[in-house]
Amino acid sequence: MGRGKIEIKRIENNTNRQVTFCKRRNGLLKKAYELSVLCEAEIALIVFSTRGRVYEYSNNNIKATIDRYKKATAETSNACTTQELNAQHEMILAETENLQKREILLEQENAFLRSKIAENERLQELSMMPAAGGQEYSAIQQYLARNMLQLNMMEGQGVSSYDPLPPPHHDKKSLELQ
Amino acid sequence: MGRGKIEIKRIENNTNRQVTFCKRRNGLLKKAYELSVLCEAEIALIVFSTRGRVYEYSNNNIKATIDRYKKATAETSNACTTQELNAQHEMILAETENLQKREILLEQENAFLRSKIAENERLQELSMMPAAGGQEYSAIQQYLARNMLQLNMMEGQGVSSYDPLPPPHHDKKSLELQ
DNA sequence: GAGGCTATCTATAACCT
DNA sequence: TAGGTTATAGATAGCCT
Repeated sequence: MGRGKIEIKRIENNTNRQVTFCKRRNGLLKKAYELSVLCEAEIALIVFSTRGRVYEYSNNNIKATIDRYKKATAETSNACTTQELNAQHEMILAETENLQKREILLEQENAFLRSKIAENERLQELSMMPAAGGQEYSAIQQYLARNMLQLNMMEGQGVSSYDPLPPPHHDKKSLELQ
Repeated sequence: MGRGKIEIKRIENNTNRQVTFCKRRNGLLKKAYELSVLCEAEIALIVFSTRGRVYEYSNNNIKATIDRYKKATAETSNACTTQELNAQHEMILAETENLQKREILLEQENAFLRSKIAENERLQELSMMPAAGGQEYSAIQQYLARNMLQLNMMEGQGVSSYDPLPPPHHDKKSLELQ
């Protein structure tokens, strides 16, 4: 609607873009007004220019309309809203998953260590038995040797080393929203 | 812009109003889209019909745009935005802290278990020494006895039991936002 | 840059199916 | 009631000041 048809894509010429923004913004606000009057619609329209100036239209209290909108969308299942907030929430969920995985690994490691200790305790009891000696004692040594071997194998798999997991992202800043 | 000029005032005829609402609403959304593309403007447009249905347009995240608007108008730093999202985000932060605490406890427990095992390994080496016997052997038994005592004490403090920590809230649902 | 002009393009009111 | 058509009102691109 003008002297020539234009493609709907960013206007590269700075001045033209500025002028068109001014004209079309006014047109949009007018249309919003007309719709609200003709059809008794409740409208909230917010426009930011590239330079960050705000323009708005509302036939009602704009914040009240925004609140009404939030209520209305909150009702329609929360999957949608989750999507809208995704960037930050993806990060949080990733962080949480990271922590959860780490917890599971630690627990596994823990359980393994505990089983080692339990086994050792049994050996200790055996070794403290007065009867321990001769063939019995050699059986204990076999047990202990196997014990150590298993432990070393586990360490080789990185389950029981002193730095078994990648460092978690505990950086609180990474969890600050917006 | 039609077969006749119309006055901008509520359309009384119900059907006409409905039809005009549908047409003009689409027109408005299109104009909003075009403005956002042509001029790189950030736009949030919310329209409620008389019957309460919501229509919206945003070239960006609409809630982010609303938040930006609120910041721009209220100028009340970001405490405001955080407040708005608080209930859920508090929960997430609490969950994260919970996981982090749990992780630290698990790591502590782990370190303790590892020290136990290291000590046991030392004992095993001692016990496998051919010289082991007589007074030497009794020293090992003392070591082992002390070992078990310490372990039992730790267990008494709940650090080394088989359920040392409260169950974490792994429920994914509890992390869904809004 | 802001405002005005006008040829031209778009949106849409009234009508039709 | 929804969707398509068309004459016409309205919006605006390119210019000019």
